[in-house]
Amino acid sequence: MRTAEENQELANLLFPNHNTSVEDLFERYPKRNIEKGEMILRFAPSPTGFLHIGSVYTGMICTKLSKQSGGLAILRIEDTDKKREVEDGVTMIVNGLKGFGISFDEGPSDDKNQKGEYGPYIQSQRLDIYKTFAKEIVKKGNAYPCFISEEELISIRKEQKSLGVRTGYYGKWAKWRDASLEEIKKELDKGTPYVIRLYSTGSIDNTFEMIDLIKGKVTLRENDMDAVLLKSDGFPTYHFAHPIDDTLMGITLVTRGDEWFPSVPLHFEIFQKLGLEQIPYAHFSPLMKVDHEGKSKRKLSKRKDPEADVSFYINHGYPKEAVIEYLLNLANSNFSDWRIQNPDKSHNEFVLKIEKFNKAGSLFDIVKLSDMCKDYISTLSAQQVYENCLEWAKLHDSKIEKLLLENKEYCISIFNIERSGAKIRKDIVKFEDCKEQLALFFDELFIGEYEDILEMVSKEIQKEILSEYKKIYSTKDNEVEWFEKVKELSKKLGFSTDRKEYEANKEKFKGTVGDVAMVLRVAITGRTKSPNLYQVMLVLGEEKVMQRLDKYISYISKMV
RNA sequence: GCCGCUAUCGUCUAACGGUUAGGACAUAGGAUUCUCAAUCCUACAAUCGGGGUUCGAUUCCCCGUGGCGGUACCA
Repeated sequence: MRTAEENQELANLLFPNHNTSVEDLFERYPKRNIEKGEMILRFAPSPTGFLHIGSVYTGMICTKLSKQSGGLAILRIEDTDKKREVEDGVTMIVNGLKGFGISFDEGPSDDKNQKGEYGPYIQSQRLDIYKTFAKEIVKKGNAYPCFISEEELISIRKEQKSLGVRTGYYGKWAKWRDASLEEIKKELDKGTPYVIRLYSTGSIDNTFEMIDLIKGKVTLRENDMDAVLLKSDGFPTYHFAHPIDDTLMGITLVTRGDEWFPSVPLHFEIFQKLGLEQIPYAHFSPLMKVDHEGKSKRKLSKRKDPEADVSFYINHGYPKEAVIEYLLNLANSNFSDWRIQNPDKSHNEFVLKIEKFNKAGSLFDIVKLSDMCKDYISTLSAQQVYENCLEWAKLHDSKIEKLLLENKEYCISIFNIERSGAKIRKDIVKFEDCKEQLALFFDELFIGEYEDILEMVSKEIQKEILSEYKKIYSTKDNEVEWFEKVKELSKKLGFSTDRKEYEANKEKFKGTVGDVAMVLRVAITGRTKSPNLYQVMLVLGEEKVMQRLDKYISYISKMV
């Protein structure tokens, strides 16, 4: 056991020439002036060069919750693991989130710039702050240097396993816990690398209660692990940085993933040993997905699932509002009811309730997301579809971009097909899909291959239909008039215009008016599936329609 | 292994201790004066198992089981 004086000496030995005090820090980062109910929340990702959809989820929750309370959202970068560091990681996070409309009041705006009075907001730039607290905690005898090697740690773990006791560095296994000042000095002189560990005084036989805003009241065992606070490179571990940063930044509620929940007892002890006031917690469950191989639930993984990476959504042009709405629905399932009741409001008006979060992990369902995307895009005007599509094409398809820019009005009229009136088309999930639609209308994208319908209508009859149709085709017809003409033509050529009549006497007819329309459709669009044919022709214009009819007639004539 | 959290249709979920356990997505069928999409209708489909407490349990308690997480000088 070291005396108070020895600990004082130890602190000076470990952190010589470090004179900033904890009081200095509190002066530099004064308590924020906030109204009751205002939440100061923080989102704290690591710059791994990969933005997980789960990060968008947590980031969205953090910013939304704080904004609706009138508080602030802070972005903090947790880059204390040098092994995982990636260049431009910060810019990537900021831009990725911005792509979904998520922005912060304080924090880095890219790798170089930051805003806010409580910074720096990048942990690797806060080393001095951690050092101040480390010196203080050593001085108080609540932490100590530990010189144990990796090999020793491994052999301790082995022994613990063979004995059937808990693994870890705690109690009597913590060999440097009560080392004398002399022993410590000896290692220091040798230059042995060391870490600073918590001097835990908890016992797993004792329990305490805490209220998690999502999980409710929970009873936990005290921590008794002498966890690493400062690594041998001087960087803090998450466990040490979290109480310090969140306190100094004036965070009112720590929102974080479920994976941190088992560390709560440790964090409680660190808060206490640091003399800091405990900040409340809200742990929410992670996004999961069904494993393809097994039937088990598992965390959405960045290696196996392309949809885990936000660039998946960006590359395919998923509408960001719909992705946010889907995530919102995962967080608070009453969102969909709200959406039905408030079809015209922005999702920003929806109030997220922390007590409505689900306790268990939910599966990420891309099918449901797609459905929400379709619904969302169906509410946009043709002009808006055009703009979104252009935004997507600018980054991902220069050919389409050029087309859109050079034929703006034409493209808008294409997107306007079946976009008004009672029957609104819902077939676009993501802006990438617009490419498909445009393909029908530009000869340079037109595949020039026709889907085969010979089984439906023979070659000769097709030719007859088309040549007769060319005689009656007029751009002056409205939709009803046009269809009347198609029906007349059908009757004339021996097709039925009444489905029931046809079903009853199939042998009396060559087919139905639907078959006739199908011939026209294939001739004009090349496909058996298309949007409303009348509107397609209207957009295409007389010249192109005639051209395509002729082209198909000659194509089918050449067929053997 | 140990520790913790968790459990309602395939999925996301709703249900003051009293409901024919509701909705949405998906799936299947049907309707719809051109296909596809949409829309409408219908169908299919769930309280993990076992004990308690209670007049009554999806709901509260215990045990088991499954899932998830933690067990790092990663976050």
